[in-house]
Amino acid sequence: MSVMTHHISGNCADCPIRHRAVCARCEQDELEELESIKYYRNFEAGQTILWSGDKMGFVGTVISGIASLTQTMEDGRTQMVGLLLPSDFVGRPGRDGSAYDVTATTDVVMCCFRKKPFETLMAQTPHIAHRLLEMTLDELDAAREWMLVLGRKTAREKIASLLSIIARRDASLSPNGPAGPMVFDLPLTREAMADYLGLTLETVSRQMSALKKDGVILLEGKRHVTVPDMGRLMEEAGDDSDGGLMA
Amino acid sequence: MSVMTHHISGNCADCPIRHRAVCARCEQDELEELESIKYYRNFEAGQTILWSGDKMGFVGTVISGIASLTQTMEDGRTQMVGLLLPSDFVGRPGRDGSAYDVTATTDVVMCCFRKKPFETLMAQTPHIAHRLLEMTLDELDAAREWMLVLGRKTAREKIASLLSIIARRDASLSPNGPAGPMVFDLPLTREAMADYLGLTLETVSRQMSALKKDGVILLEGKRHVTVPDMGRLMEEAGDDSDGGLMA
DNA sequence: CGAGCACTTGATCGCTTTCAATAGCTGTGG
DNA sequence: CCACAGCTATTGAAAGCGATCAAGTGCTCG
Repeated sequence: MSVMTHHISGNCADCPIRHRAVCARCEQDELEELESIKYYRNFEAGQTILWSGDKMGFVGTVISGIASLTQTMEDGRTQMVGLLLPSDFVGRPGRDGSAYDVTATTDVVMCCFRKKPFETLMAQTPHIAHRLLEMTLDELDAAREWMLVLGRKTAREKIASLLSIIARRDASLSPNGPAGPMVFDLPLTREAMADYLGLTLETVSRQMSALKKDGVILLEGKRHVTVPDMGRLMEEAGDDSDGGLMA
Repeated sequence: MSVMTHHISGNCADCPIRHRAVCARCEQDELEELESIKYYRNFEAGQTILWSGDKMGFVGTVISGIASLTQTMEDGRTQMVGLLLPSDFVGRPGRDGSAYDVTATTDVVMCCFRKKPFETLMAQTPHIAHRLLEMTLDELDAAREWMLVLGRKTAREKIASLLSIIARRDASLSPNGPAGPMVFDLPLTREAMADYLGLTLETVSRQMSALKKDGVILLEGKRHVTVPDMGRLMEEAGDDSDGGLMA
């Protein structure tokens, strides 16, 4: 039953997320340099990858699975501040410690580099530094979009926003058009959803039920979601898609 | 009454925020290159610097004053997603459009570069690219810290968090120790505070009054704030400072 | 003096939280 | 095979916090 090395070859050329990761822009020789210092690590669902405040010995890329960044207050309130999907980068070159807890939400495989050698390599390799800047800017955009969700949206809109983000991401992996119903499995528990959305798990559950009752989503079991009409979901999210058709 | 060029010389060597800006790491020759393509622009309080979705023709650094990044939903709800202070950078090299409205909260002076030449220069100048990555990582940290504020803090804690951020920033400019009472002027209206905190302006006003009544802050007029005990304010913010003394 | 603006304060409403009970599922052991 | 623990999720009822609606204050500027 143990999760083996997840049949990941050591070969960057075979890497399923190579073109989206921090190494996306690397030339063959740069890739070989990276390859020589990389190693894989597996984390089980629920396991902590990195504690807030710990000094990080490594940086790396999520190959498969989902990890989350969370902040916790002394009294136990927690807020998820990032969702790490395959190809996302973990760690901050130039920083000593992580500012957040990094936790494996599902089983996770990471492609790691010890921090020092990576930093050295990055200093010599503009392709890596440039790609990392690009990815960091994307993360910043995502964080700011999420600030709007947290600060101004209702519980129902928050749930719809989260579902639409997950749906869109799944769509970007399987190259179907956005047309037709979307189907996916929620990678998050109700509690994790609540931590992401700044809600309680009860409110999440209630709003999921409400969206189901109103036909915005179909639920099979607790986790399997079908979205019959993506436009409708985006309306519910307050994003007012619109992006496509004009009367 | 018109705001003149704000007696800013064209000389980078005299620039008050040079060591914190995107050009902080530049050598003399790099600085001269930058100097040859830069120009200053003034914006009046309330003026829009950049509209969301517009293609940006320039990037730049805030020299003086305060600008804000805001997102707006179709029904008018708005959320401030960033506060730009002197030395902060505006614009995303490699991106065509701004994702947010950028507005001058006070009168603002910016040091601008046309986007294309700046991108070219950046590609040749690792010092700039590296510093920009560093600054972007800082912004990402700030955005994520703000997600905790927006998602999990009470109205009172939100106000205290904002005040403590502004107070800390002012402290970092004037090189006093953190000891003793802090005094500063709020650069934001109650409405802007509300937009930042995901509250209504009435709630902001009420909580300001409450903090005043409880002696956490002193108010002189609407904007002039004295914090007699910074530790107390941080407790109110839920940050539980602590960072310094151990029993 | 009155208009306009930023802010304050009061009263009420409603959404989300809180507290609590229940349901469904999975794995374990008698 | 059933009982039960442990976990996730759902649902209900009540409470609380911030939003909304509505005056009213104080200040600046014409």
